Amino acid sequence: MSEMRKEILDLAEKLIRTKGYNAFSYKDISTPLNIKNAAVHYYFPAKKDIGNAVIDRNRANLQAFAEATRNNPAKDQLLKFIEVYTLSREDSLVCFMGAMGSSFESLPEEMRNELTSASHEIRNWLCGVLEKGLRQNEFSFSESIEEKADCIISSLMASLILNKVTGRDVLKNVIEAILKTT
Amino acid sequence: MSEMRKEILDLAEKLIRTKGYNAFSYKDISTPLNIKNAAVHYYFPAKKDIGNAVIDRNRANLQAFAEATRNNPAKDQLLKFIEVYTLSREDSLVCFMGAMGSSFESLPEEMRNELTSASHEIRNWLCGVLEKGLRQNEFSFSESIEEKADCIISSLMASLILNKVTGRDVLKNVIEAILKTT
DNA sequence: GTCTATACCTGGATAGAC
DNA sequence: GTCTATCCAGGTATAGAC
Repeated sequence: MSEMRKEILDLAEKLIRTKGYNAFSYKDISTPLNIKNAAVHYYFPAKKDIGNAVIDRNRANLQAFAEATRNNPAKDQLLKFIEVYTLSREDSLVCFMGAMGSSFESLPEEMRNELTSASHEIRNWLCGVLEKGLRQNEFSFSESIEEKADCIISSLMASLILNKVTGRDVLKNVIEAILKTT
Repeated sequence: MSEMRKEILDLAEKLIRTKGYNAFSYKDISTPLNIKNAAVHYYFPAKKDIGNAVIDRNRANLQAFAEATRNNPAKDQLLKFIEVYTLSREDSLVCFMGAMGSSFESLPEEMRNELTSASHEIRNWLCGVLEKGLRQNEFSFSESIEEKADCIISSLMASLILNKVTGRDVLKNVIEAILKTT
C-alpha cells in the first residue's frame, strides 16, 4: 500500500472516530495532507470506498491480533483487548463500531454489511476467549458466555463515547468492573 | 407546544436516532409531514435548534420519569429504566446519547453542552437508585456504585447500537446479565 | 403559519492537462 | 500521481407574498 494511501486512511479513520462518517469531507482530508480533493479521489473514487477501507483495516487488525495472541492465557488476551480501548481513549477516539454503528441506516449497503461481519468476528473471538478462560479456571462469572461477551463489548464501546460526552473517565470504571467480575 | 412543532420534533428525533444528526436534512422532515422546508424553519430557525430541542425533551422526560418513580423500590426503578431501552429496540432506535455522542466533535457547542448535562443527570439518577437499592438490600454487587452505574448505562446504550449492526438481540443478553448481577 | 422563490454554500465526483 | 477546472446535487437558510 502506498504511503499516501495510508496517510489518507489514517486521517480518515481519525475523522470518522471523532466526527462520524457523515460529518467529514474530502476537504478535511486533502487540506491537512496538502493535496487536492482530486488526489484523494484517485486513491478512493467514492467516499464509501474510504469507509469500507477503514472497516477492512480494522477487521484485518483483529485477525492479526487474534492470531498473535492465540496461545496466550485467556486473561492476558482479555487484558490486551481492553488495552485497545485505553489506547483509543488517549487519542480521544471512539471505536470504529460505535462511530459508524450509531448511524447505521445512513450508511451505504456495503459498509453496513462489512460492519455486520466485523461485529460477528469480534463477538466470536471474545466468546472463544471467555470459554477458554472458564475452562481453564482463569475466569469466573454467573452469566452465560454470550451474555458476558455482549456486556463486555457493549460497555467498552459506549464508555469511549461517554468519556467524550461526560468529561469523566467512564472507561476506567468500566474496566475496573470487568476485571472485578470476570 | 403546537401540534406541528411536536410532529416535527418526533420525526427529527426518530431520524437522529436512526441516521444520526448529520445525516438528516430539512427535506427528510418536510416531505413526510407534507409541508415545505420553510415551514420547518419557522419552528426551528436553524438545524441546531432541532438538535437542542430533542436533547431538551429527553432531559425533561428523565426528570418527569425520576419524579414519577421517586418513591418506588429501587429494583422497580431500575426495571422501568431498562424498559425505556426495550421500547427503543421495538422501534429500532438507538438512544439519543449514543446517536449524538458518537459524533460529539461534529456538534455545535450548545448541543455538546446540553448533551454533557444530560449525561450527568442520567448518571446521577442511576447512582442514586443503586445506592438506595444497596442500602435496602434489594441489590447486591461487588463493584462501586459509580462503576456499576457506568457499566449499566454503557452496556444498555451500546447494545441498542449493536442490535442494529449485528442483527442479534444483544440488548436481551445485556439485560439478562444486569438482572443476574445486580 | 405556510408558501414560493431564491440565494448561497459545500460536498462528492469527473474530465483532461501535466 | 497530482493538478486545475468544472459540474451537479443537495443542504441550510432567508425574504417576502399570501
